Amino acid sequence: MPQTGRSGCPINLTLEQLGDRWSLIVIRDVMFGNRRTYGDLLSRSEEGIASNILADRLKRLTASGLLSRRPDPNHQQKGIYSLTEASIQLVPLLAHMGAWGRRHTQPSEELSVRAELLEKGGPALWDAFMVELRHLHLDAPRPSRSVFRELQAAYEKAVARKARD
Amino acid sequence: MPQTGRSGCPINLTLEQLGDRWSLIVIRDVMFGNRRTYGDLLSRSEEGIASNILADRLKRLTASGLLSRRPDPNHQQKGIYSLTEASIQLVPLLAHMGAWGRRHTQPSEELSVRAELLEKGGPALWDAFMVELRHLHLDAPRPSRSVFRELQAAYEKAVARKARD
DNA sequence: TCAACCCATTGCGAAACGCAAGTGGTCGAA
DNA sequence: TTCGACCACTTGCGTTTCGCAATGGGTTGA
Repeated sequence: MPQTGRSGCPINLTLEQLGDRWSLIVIRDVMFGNRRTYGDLLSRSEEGIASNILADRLKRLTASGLLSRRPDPNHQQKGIYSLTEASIQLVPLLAHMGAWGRRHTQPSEELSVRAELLEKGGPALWDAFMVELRHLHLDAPRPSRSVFRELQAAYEKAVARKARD
Repeated sequence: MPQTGRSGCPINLTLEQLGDRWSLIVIRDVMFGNRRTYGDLLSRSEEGIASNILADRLKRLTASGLLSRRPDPNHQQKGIYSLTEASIQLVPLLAHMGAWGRRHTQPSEELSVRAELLEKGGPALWDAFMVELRHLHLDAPRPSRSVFRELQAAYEKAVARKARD
């Protein structure tokens, strides 16, 4: 993430922005978990991100245009983080990462459900999700279909199924 | 890349394997540049990878099943690295990374040509490329179409065009 | 035999990571 | 208005990773 300027290869440049162990985790949580504040991202982090790392990533991601920050009208101190068009366009990338991880690592069942749905839905579902994210983060009109709710429902169902056993 | 074991989320697990600034660069060079030996990867590295980092990544990637190594019959010391089915299945991911980088960073023109072709070709082209990679790396039969050659030709044409100006 | 080649390894300084504690401001109820 | 709880970070410090340059030691081919 430091501007190392190694080469002009687009894959390399993408890695220079996102090639670390936390940036995409933060974006994932904002995107799929709708965590919009520092405290929310910190306390509900599945992976237990450290507070200084989170602060640093929010700063960097905001500086590089992958997140935007506006003040919370109800709380002078809080900031509300939103995805930008650039980070919304990471949806296919994250979907592929989920699909690859599902196939080539040993993920837990509940946390795989979303990835599975995204994989099965393919580009059509990704597009629908991106339209919805533009509503949630960029003031675009609300679409009729809520992919977000579908993903969430599937996840919660999987959690309930697990708890039952 | 250390086995941190943070969570069972497939996106997180993928990041734990590939979430650093060099692993995917190495895989990219083996995949698109057909660099198959340590020396080849080191001396022709666009980004100038350091020898110790390269040695470390080759070791890790081999250990985690993303590369395989067999001895060079013509040289006792050399190893020839090949992609595995797991890393061949990273083609769509790398294609998306290239596409995203092309849109949201400032890549150099010559190095963008391959990414552009991959983006325009879409999943059909990716599949054809993966079939070819299975031939080059996994002893599968040679397909009639060579996506690799198409990409290479487009790149060289772009380099020539740049040199002419 | 010997120089050139090749795959690493080592040493060392710099940067990133990760934990735990602390800071200074804000909020809400008494 | 006061006070405790809360909140968004920051700081300090030890560990790990990164990155460069130099070196080691086996292999090859003339």
